[in-house]
Amino acid sequence: MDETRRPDIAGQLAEAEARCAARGGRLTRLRRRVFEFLLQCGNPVKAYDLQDALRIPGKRMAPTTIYRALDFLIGHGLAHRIDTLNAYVACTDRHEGHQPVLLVCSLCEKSVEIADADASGLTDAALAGFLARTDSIEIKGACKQCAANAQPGTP
Amino acid sequence: MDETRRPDIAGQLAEAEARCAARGGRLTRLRRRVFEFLLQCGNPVKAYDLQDALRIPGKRMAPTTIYRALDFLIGHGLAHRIDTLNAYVACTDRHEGHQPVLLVCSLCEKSVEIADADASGLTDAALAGFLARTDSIEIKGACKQCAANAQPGTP
DNA sequence: CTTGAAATGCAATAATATAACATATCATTT
DNA sequence: AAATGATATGTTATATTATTGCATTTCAAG
Repeated sequence: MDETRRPDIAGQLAEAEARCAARGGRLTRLRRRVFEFLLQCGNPVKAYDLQDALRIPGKRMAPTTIYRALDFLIGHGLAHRIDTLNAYVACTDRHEGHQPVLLVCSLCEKSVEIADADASGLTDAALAGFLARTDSIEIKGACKQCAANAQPGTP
Repeated sequence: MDETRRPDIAGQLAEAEARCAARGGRLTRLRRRVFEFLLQCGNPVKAYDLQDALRIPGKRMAPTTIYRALDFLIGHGLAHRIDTLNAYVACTDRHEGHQPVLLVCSLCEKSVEIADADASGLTDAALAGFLARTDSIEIKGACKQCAANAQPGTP
């Protein structure tokens, strides 16, 4: 897989910090930990997996806690909820004025975010009167690898 | 709202019957009742609402029953699952070779299916190597009415 | 009419998410 | 530094959505 992508977690964190400050939001310790985990993971993560991962070993952590942190991150454009997977992923783009588009592989349950430039045309045509603005568009399918693996003759 | 659309439930049922027969599937009484309800309703319906609606008053009906019927309908191209809403809707198109596209209003929780012609271009660009084939694409947003109602000056 | 496959009934439970209320944290003003 | 008020978090309970496993029924084919 592609560890070459997402090279700069520290940078992303700093940018997030700045972004929150600018918008009057507080990137608290918990929220920061959730965001950092999503960044490190790179792939969509389930809420209850986040809970397991971030809980201090002995203590319990209520689902609410995680969901609230996720709501904050999503609200500030730092993460997406992927309805197709009931999962959450760090946002890798600042979608200035465009609706985010996610390619979601139903086989390996990974996702890729399309850059704005590539997605133009997607939100324009066919939408007559429908205001596609908030949230993301999810395109379900099979990613390159999974499509290849599923093919009869391709290793 | 638009009662003018979806005029021919009997016709759709007959077509579904034929379609299932041709594919070696059995459109049983239960499945037919579920499909018919989805058709009559026209809008996305929750699984547990289907359960309530289709249950014989005194008796109980297990969720499994509904989910299995829905799986069948989806498998035979007669319905879609809308991940955004955790809901199910009758399919109004026969997507010959194209991936269905649904506009989902997050405000009123209704959906509209885009005809294939209108959706072309949607699945082509930007997908390099990603095989968008099964399932539907969901574009979340606000429908005309809701967008208008949300606007300050528009009644 | 038997038989085997498919469908349904039924009970339990898993996975995902929210509500309501108490407590803690933190920036700001005194 | 203490008081205050807003924001965030903890805690408990519960709602919503979905699946699993096994028993029974239905139904078309032989």
